[in-house]
Amino acid sequence: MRIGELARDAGISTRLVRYYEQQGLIAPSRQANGYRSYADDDVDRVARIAGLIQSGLPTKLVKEVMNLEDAVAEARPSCPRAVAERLAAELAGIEERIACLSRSRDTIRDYLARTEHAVVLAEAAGDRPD
Amino acid sequence: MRIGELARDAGISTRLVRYYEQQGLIAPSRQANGYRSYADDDVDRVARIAGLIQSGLPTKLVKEVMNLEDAVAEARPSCPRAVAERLAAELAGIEERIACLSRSRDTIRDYLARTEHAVVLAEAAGDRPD
DNA sequence: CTTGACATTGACACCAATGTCAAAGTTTAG
DNA sequence: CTAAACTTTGACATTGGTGTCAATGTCAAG
Repeated sequence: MRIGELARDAGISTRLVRYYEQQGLIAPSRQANGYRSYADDDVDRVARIAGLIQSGLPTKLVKEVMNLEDAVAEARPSCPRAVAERLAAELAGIEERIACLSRSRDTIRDYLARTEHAVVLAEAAGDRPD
Repeated sequence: MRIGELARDAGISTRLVRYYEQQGLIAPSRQANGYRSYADDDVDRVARIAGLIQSGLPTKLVKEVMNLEDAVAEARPSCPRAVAERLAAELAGIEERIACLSRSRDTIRDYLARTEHAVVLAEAAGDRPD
C-alpha cells in the first residue's frame, strides 16, 4: 500500500510517516515510480510508533524499543551488559510514566463515577464516540 | 519553602517550576520580599505535574487533571454533561498511552529476562509491582 | 561591609514533533 | 486527453518544553 492509505489507517498524517522514516523508525521499500510501498503490518507498527511518541518517548528511544521488539522474536538474543543496563534504566522511566498516567486515569474515572455521569463512562467504555 | 528547595526535592529545575506557574499549574504565595513560598505538599504536586508532562500530556490537560484531583476531594462534585464527555475523551487518550507503554514495558522486560541479564532486572526492580 | 548563595523578571536560544506550502511527476476516473 | 487525487522532495513556520544568560534584589555568615 502507499503512504496515504497507511497514514489514514494508522491515524496520522503522511508528513509524520515520512518523518518517522527519516528518523529511522520505518524503512518502506520503493516501487518503480519512487512511491513508498508499505506492508500491511506497517499500519500497526506506525500506529504503535505514534502511540509511543505521544506518550513522551523520544524517537531515539522508540527506535530502540521497536528494534527490541524485532529482536525478541529471535531465538536466543543477547547483548552486552552495558546495553542491558541502559535498557533497564529506560524500563524504569517507562514504568514511572505508567504509574503517573495510571493515577490520573483513576482520578478521572473516579470523578466521572461520582458525578452521576456514569452514563458517559459506560458509553466511552463500549464503543468509540467521536 | 522557597523555589530552590522545592525544585531540588521535586527533581526538576527552578526554570520549570516557574514555567509551570506561568501555565497556571501552581500558584505559590509570595513572601514580603517577593520570593515565592511553597507548602510541603507542593513538592508532590510539582513532581506529579512533571511526570504527567513527561508522559506527553500538554500543560493544558495536566491543569485539568490537577484541578480534578482537587475537586475529587470535595463531597459532591458535579459538572455539565459536555465537560464529562470531554473528560471521558481525555480518559480514553490516557488509557491508550498506558496500553502503549505497558506493551513496551513488557517487551523490554521480556528481552532482558531472556538475555541472561536477569541480574540487571533484579537490581532495577526494588519497587513497582503492578 | 562584603561576599556568596539564592530570588526575581525578561529575553534569547534550542530541539523535537508537526503543519503547511510549492513545484514537479504519477495514477486514475471520466 | 484532461482533471482530480496522490506522491516526491525540500523548505519554512510553529509550538511546547527547556536551558541559559543578564541585570538586579535579598539575606545570612564571616
